[in-house]
Amino acid sequence: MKHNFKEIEKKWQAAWEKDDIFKAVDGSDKPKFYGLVEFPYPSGAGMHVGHIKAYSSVEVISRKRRMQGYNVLFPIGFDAFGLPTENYAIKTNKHPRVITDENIERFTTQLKSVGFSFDYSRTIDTTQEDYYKWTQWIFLKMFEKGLVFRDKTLVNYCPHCKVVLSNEDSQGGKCDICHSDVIQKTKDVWYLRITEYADKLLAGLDDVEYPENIKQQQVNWIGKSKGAFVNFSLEGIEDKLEIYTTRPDTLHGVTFMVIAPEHPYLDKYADKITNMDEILAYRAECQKKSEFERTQLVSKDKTGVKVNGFEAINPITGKKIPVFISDYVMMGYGTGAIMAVPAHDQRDWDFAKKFGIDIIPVIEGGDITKEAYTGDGVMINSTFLNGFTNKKDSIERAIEELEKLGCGKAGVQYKMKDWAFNRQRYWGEPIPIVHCPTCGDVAVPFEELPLKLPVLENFEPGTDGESPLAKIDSFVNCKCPKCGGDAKRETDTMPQWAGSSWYFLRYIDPHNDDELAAKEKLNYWMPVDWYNGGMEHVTRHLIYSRFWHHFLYDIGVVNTPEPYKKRSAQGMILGEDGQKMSKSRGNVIDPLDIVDSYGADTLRTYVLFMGDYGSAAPWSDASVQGCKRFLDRFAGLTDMVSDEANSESLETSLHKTIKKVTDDIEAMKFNTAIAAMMGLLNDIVSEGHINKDNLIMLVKLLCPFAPHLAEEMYKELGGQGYCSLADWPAYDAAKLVESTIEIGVQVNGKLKATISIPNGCDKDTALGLAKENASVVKACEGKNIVKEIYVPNKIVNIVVK
RNA sequence: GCGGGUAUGGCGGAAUUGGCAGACGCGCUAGAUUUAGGUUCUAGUGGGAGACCGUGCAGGUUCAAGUCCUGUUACCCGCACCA
Repeated sequence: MKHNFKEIEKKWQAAWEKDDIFKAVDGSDKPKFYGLVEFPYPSGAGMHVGHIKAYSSVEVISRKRRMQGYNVLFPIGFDAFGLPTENYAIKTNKHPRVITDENIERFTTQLKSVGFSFDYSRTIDTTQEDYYKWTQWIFLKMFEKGLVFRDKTLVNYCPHCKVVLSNEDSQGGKCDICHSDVIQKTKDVWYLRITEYADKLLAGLDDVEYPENIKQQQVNWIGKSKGAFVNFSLEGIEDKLEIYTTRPDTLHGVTFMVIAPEHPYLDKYADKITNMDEILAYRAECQKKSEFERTQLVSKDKTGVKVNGFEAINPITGKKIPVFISDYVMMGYGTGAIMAVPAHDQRDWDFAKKFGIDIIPVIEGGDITKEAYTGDGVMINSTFLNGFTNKKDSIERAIEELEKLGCGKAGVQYKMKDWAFNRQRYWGEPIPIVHCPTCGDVAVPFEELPLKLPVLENFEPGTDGESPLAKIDSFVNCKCPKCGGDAKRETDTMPQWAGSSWYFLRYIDPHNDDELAAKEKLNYWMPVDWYNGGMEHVTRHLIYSRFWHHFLYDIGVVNTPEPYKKRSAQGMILGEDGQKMSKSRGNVIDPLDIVDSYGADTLRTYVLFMGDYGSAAPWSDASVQGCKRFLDRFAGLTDMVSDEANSESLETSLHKTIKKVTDDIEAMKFNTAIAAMMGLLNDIVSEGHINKDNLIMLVKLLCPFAPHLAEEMYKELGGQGYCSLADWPAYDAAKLVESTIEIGVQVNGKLKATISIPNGCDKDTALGLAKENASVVKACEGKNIVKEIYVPNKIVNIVVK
């Protein structure tokens, strides 16, 4: 029997909404569960099947938790500031506010048509004044605590979007939004000192349940390295040249120094340098190369220029060594200067070979005439370090010596950089800072928040990458909150990632005008119990939001340092051709088409059945039909209700399925949970009948996956209230095993037969039964039994010779 | 280069962690129903006539290996001249 999904899906969605059954209750006696999914960017394209898969996991878990008696918070909202909307506004000359509202409305309708059990009364939109007021508030709190600073720096700049990008947004030298080549540009940049939280972000990973690969990616991103800072004297110059190294124990092998082309000493001591023209020419050449070329074309072919005019002095050996500039040393990491040990670092080795510099080994091993030796070994040519074999010991000893000489100390470095936090764009949160000629950068007072985004006619960025807000005199000109004098407002806005760095806190108390959320509500709901999202956010949103939450913890706003107890990630849905879905490939599946032709229940079931949840899997229309067939057949079970007793094997199968579905949902093994229900359905159909109470249990099991059909069947079977709120079925452990079971019989490890044995029988009984089997007898014929193995309820193995 | 991962039928994928490989679904084959197509239902479906052979490849441990160990190949993801 087919079920009329079009009719029942609409009917139950309306009923759920009318009775508000998914509303979370602040502070109830029940245990709480906070399930979170990454809120969507409401693009004009509408929902993607990827959204459905991303939400379906926590949806199933949240629905199960409700049925298990939890007070569940499962909210949704919209991360609506951002460039796509702004670019679309420029193109169509429609205001981003209007576009955003339209898109949010469309998304909401779409979400509801899939039957997600969100608490829509808590829906938030990051572009609403009452929301971004608190985004600005957190920014000002950070400003107050010294975590915000401004600097003129070389930044990643996208000439197409006319906007400054963070390192995270310009990975691979390409703009994350439009994929143009990113160039380096000097800009005034607002930074958030995320590096201050690097250690806390690392340590916090020990207290959360994230998949190992996510943790590892964050660890790599933070990129903590331990080493030492060493000061090298420069001949004839008072300043020391400070370098960072992870191997201070190789100091005896230093034969030259390399500093970044942008190193400030080059300008500071230009008068001492005799080949300044050559140096400036090299620097100009480097700036022409994009970051992409500088890193991607990992040049085996090192370039550089020797600095004529000063030499460095090795603090340990007192030897004079030349200083070079080269673009393989970057200003952005460490001190922008290195000590080069060509014998034990491949980059230094390449450079030394090219420039004919000495290569002095200080660790025994390898063949340094062919390549650098980076392995371990006995220290040589190193005076007080000679004979050390352990890297850790020799490093420790070297640092001790440097400290004694007063020219070095232990230190750490991070790959992670501070977060470039301003964008020269309109559709973002205005940065609430006033530039006063006498007081400097002054915070907008908290009571004046929100600092509203003025309504503009024209959103085009300014010519020199200036924010569109800079053109609005009424916005720019203001009084200094401190001294009352004439001042100008900051006209840059916050990056896309600002609003999403704390949104999960606002769900807890979305309409609060006095606080970002009330303390007792935060204490009740936080932390998020289960957060699902994409792998692409591991080094951005996930790090940023952890950083903000740690900060809010430090200032006493929230009660835990880590926001998310558990994190999971869905695998991508590929097109039917196995390629990534894209408009240009023409392999995009619109989830609404699937809802329309197969129903929301089928779509929900399919995205979870298609394979391992965390792995990428190609879409298959034929398999969607398979899920539809399953639900149709399942619907037909109401015709098989009878008072006849279940057979023992069906009874076992039923209880095993309840256990499996219950356990598999927790382990995010949705595909096998669904497979188990399919298997049970097959068993029932073979049996030909099922009693009503058992069927009700099954309907409940199906409910998190296909809630509309479940509600319909539940009602038809006389269930009280909503199936979505009914008790989760319990299995009877005694019924999980049959009285007789089938096991395999092997002879010399090869399967010869399958026999039935009484459950839990002893070795003699099992072997006796095994030896009665004709195939087993034949396999053992004329041979001596050497050994007999019986693993209870698993296998018999007879070893013969 | 560094870090993480994957490899199982024609396809998507299972396998209680060392115990009957291929659950479940798709596809396919045959039959039934249908005026026909589709739907639906029933049976079959790793390879091989067979003894047997089969989890990327080569070894090893074990009564027993997809699972453990050693080596190796291919692909995917993330980072990358990070000192």
